[in-house]
Amino acid sequence: MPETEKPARPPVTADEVRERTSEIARTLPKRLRQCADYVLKHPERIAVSTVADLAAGADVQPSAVMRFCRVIGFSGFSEMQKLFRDDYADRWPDYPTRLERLRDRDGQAAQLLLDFVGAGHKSLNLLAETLDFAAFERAVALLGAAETIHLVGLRRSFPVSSYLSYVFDKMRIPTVLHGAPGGLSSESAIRPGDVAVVVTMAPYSDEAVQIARLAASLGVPVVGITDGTDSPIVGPPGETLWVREVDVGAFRALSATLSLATALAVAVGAERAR
Amino acid sequence: MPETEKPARPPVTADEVRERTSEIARTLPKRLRQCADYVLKHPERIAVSTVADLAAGADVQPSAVMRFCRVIGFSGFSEMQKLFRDDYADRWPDYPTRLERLRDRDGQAAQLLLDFVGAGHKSLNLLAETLDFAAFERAVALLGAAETIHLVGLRRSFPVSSYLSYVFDKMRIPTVLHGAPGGLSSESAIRPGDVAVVVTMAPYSDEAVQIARLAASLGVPVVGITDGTDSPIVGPPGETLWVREVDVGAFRALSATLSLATALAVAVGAERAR
DNA sequence: AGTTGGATGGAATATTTATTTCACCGATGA
DNA sequence: TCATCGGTGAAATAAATATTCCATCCAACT
Repeated sequence: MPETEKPARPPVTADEVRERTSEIARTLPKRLRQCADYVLKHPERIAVSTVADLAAGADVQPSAVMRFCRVIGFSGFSEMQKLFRDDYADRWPDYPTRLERLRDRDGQAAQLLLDFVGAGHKSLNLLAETLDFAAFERAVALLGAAETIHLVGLRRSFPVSSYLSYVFDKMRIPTVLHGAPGGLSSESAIRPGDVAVVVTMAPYSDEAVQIARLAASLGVPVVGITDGTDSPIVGPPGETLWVREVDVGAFRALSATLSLATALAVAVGAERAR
Repeated sequence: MPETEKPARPPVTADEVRERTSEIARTLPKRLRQCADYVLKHPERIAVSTVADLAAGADVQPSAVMRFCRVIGFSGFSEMQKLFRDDYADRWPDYPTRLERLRDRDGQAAQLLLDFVGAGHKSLNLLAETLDFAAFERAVALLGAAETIHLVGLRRSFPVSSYLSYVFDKMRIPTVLHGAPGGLSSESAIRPGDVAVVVTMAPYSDEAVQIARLAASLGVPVVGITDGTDSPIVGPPGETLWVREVDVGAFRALSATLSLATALAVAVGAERAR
C-alpha cells in the first residue's frame, strides 16, 4: 500500500501553505478544492477572518474549512490562522514585546530559555544592521573562486566550522575541516589557490590564529569571522566579517554567527553554480 | 458648559483613529494613556490581536483597553478591530514593505543573509511559542541528576552536540561526545546512571537512532531533541523536545535548535550548582 | 482628617467562534 | 439492486474572547 501523502508536520510559513495547497489542490474533492482555491486567491483574508467568513467566501460549510486545514497539515483552523497572523506581524517585528507575553511561564529553566531566545533576536538584528555587506559580497566572490576551502574553528567556534563543512559538503564543494577534536592536523593540505575561513572569537585560540598565519604565508586569503577589532586575524589579505553575539549571563549563543556562516556558504554555492 | 471632547460617532478609518488618539493622548489618565501609546506605536497589531494580547502589550488590564476603545468613540473593541481588519485587507498585498527592505541592499548574497536572519527570527519565535516547557524542565531535572551525559548528534546535528559538549565542559560537567567525525565509537562508555542527549532531525540518521536504542536498552533515559512527531527517537523513557526550524530555500539554519540546546545546558549547570 | 469621584484591577458573564459529531447523500463496485 | 465508503451539511458542544460589573484604590478638594 502506498504511503499517504499527508504531511505529518504543519507548515511553518505562509509560503509553505501556498505551496502545499497548490500542490494538492487538483487531487481534492469538490468542497475542499473550493477552499484551496479561495486560500490561494485570498491568502490575506486568513489572518483577519473567522472560519465562518472564510467558509462563506469559499461558499462551503465551516466544517469543510476545518477539513481543509487538516489536509494541509494543521491541527485546525486556529493553528493555521496563527501562522498567518505571525507572518503579518513579522513585518513589524517587535520581539521584546512578544516575548514579554510569554514571560510569566513556570520555572527558572523556562525563563532562561526565553532569555536565550531574546538574545538570539537581538544578535540577529545586530547582524543585519551592522554587517559590512560589501565585505560579505567580496568574501563570497573569494570563496566562489577557491579550489579547496579550509575551515578553521576551535572550541566555541567549532560548531560553526563543522556546520559549514556540512553545508558545503551538501553542495559538493570541496573543503577540509581543520582542528576537529581528536582529529589529525591537516595543515599541510593548504595549497595556493585555496581559501581559508577562520572563525574565532575572544578569547582567541592560538591554534586558529596560527593556521590563519600559515595560510597567509602561503598566499592563501583568509575570510575571517570574528567579534572584535583587536582580533588577531585582522590583517592578512582576505576579508573580515564582524559579528557580535548578545550574551546571557556568562553564556553566548551562536545564532548570528551561524546565520552568517550559513548564508555565506549558501551564497558561495549559488555563486559556483553559475 | 463646554462641549465634551467625546466624539459621538466612531471613526471610520484607521487614520482617524490615529489622529484622535494622538490628539487626546496627553489628556488621558495613566492606563488609558498606555493604551494610546501602544496603539500609536503598533497600529498593525490591532487587526490580528485579541483584547488580552493588546492589554498585555500595553501592560494594562483588558478592561482598560475596553475603556480606551470607548474613549476613541467605538462601542467596544470588536468595532475598532473590524475597522482595522478591513483596512488591513485593503492594503494587501504588502510586498512594497517587504521589497523596500531588500531594495536598498546591494546584491544577491546580502539578500540571502537577510533571508536567513528572517528565518532565524521566525524559528526563535516558534520555539518560544511552541516548546513544551514542562518537558523542558523535566529534561533539566533528568540531566541534573545524571552521572555522565552522553551527547549524540550527527551530520546536521553535530554542531549542536559539539556545542553542548563545549558548554558542559566549561561548566565542568562530565560528558562523552559520540559520533565525532573520524572519532572512535565510544558506545561502551554508556553506563547505568547516565543520561543521553540525542539530537536528530529528519531525515533521521541511523547511527543516532541506534545509539538512542542502545541507551534505552541499558536503562539510560534519553532526552531527545527532534523535529517531528514521527521521529524514531520518540518513545523510550526520557523526554522529547520538539523544535522546528524555518527554512530558506532548501537550507535550514540552527538558530532555534542551538538556542534550545544552550539553554538546556546552562539550566542543567544551574541545577547542578545547587 | 474626611469625603468624593474618577480610575483601576480582577473576576463574572455574555457572546462569538472554533471544533466535533453524526446522519444523510451519492457514487462505486459486487 | 444492495452494500460500502468517502464526502457533505447542519447542528451540538467546547473553547476562546469580548464585555460588564463591582469592590477597592487613590488623589483632589472641603
